[in-house]
Amino acid sequence: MRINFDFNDLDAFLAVMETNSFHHAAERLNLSQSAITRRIQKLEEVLGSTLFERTTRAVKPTLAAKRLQARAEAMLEGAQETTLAMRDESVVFAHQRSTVVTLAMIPTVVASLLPPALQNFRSAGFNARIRLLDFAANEVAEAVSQGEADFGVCSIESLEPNTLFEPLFDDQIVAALPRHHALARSDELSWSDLQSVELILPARGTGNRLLIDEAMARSRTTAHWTYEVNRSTTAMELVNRGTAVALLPRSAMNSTHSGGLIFKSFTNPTVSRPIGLLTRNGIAETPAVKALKDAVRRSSANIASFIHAAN
Amino acid sequence: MRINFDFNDLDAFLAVMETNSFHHAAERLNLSQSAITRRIQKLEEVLGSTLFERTTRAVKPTLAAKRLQARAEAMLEGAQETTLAMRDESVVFAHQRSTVVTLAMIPTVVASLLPPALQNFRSAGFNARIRLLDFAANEVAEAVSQGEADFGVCSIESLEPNTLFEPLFDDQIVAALPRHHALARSDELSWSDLQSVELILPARGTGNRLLIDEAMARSRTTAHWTYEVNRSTTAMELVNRGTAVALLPRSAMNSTHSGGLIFKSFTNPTVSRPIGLLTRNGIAETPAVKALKDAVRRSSANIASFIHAAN
DNA sequence: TCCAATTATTGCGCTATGCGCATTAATTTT
DNA sequence: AAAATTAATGCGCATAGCGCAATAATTGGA
Repeated sequence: MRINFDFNDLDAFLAVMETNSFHHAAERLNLSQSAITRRIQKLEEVLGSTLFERTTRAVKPTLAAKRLQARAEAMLEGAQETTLAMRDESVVFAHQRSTVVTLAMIPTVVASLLPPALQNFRSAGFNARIRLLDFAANEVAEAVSQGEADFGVCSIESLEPNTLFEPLFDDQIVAALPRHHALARSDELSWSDLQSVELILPARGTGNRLLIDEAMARSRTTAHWTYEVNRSTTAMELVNRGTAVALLPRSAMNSTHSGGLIFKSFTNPTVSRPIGLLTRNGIAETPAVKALKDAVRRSSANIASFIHAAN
Repeated sequence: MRINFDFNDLDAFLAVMETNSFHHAAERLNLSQSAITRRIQKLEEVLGSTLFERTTRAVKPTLAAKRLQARAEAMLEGAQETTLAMRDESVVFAHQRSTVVTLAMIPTVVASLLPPALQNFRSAGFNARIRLLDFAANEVAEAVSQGEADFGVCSIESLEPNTLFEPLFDDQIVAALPRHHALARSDELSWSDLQSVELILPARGTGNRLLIDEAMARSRTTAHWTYEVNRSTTAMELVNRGTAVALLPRSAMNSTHSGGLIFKSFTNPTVSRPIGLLTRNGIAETPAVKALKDAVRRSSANIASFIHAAN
């Protein structure tokens, strides 16, 4: 649907509303009166409602005008706020990074990767402060690509042309079950086991969701989700309270959030995604950044072996 | 403030966002490709941000573009809704949400609020599916304001003009300590106790961070943060591993994430923020939305009393 | 009742804006 | 290396929006 009025028209409308005069509105906006007339006429035509009952001597808003007023104000305010917000943010890209390392990381791997990596990092003598951008995978990729983060740990959501992905380990999609759930007794699950189960799925549009939808399509299972959530920690909270069964990456299992949950793998198909280091091409690394990266690599070797042992 | 872009420009922007191609956007809008280029150039100039990094072969949205997207969609939707509403006296913008309720909620209150609320909701006979937008507070506010969520549960990060906040309980900033931490033996903490402690703070720009910075300023304490994180669940993971002391809202205490942590209040000053229901003005509610809101209200009464008991 | 003052509307001509076409330049793909 | 694809730019044309001047309408005051 094409919008045939613009913000200037709304401006004129609100000026007339406030002054009850085309003449005074024109003064206010530094326009001629005839320009005001035309803008109002245009709006009236586009919106299909008379906005002002007017004589040469008096201007009265119609009911339609009164109903439009709040909307017009909201639209103009939205546009102004957008303009200001966009301008502010183009200013904000000045960083001071002398003693801070900014690491973007998907939250499911924080618990297992970060503390040991930090231990490594600190015992190597680095005192840098860590700004941790604990984001969803696509946000991690963005943060790295835009130079907001020094490096990232994530799955490949979208590989930006200026970034480099170094795989560290594979992260499998598993089912998180309440302890006493019927399926908790199975060794492994098939996707069709989920047919009659209340499900908690990752939000649409995420890589994990795509994987799950795909696996279900392949096994001719239809996902009957009852809850969609953005965060796997939220999913685990709901599972912990016995609410439903969640599908999420195994790396979530290493978190203290996962206490009390039972994790089960899937077969036919088993689906997983590589988790790795994401760095930006051509960026000189400070010694602290390099050291933290190395520490994450070493830490992830422990995860990888833990995951393989659990398989 | 004069708005120097119009709805056609936003239209073009969104078409490029969706197609990742000026060429395909042009096809979609029945314009020439050069008209698309010019509209995007105009927007970029007006907003002061590069919206697309582009070569002749590839178009990639910048972070700025991603931030603009929701706003652009909202502005266009607002204009379309206005046009339809003015033309159609029967007004109501038809939300077809009969079987899905979208709830935006800060994650710290998910564990305590949501499962009992869902129990209430289900036992009242509602079978609706729940799309849970477990976002940071400002994102919750945005989701509600933009109509993405039916309602929200959050602190007041920014009160949009079209939203209404109903306080449910106060959420106090507390210290989360590893079990064997020296400060774990104190009954209550003062802010100056943090002077020589490794700190995990919420990210800059969040309401919680502001509260903390303010409290420290008042008590003449300087925050020496070692880690900044976006999510309180991440903070608690780090605390659990003995990494440092985190400052976060008490509502995080009710989560299974908090197992093993010691929570301590602060005096002089005690700082807290109201958590409440956020709804959007003038939106007709489905019975399911209304029921879930009521269920959250009842659930929060339990939180509030639990919190007061813990004081 | 009539006249003067006020103000919305309309016609005209000018300027600004936005467009498509054709071309150029850049970037992939083959 | 050549071909294919696609964003950017120059040019000319059409349309939109404006102010000025004039017209028409409506009050208020005498």
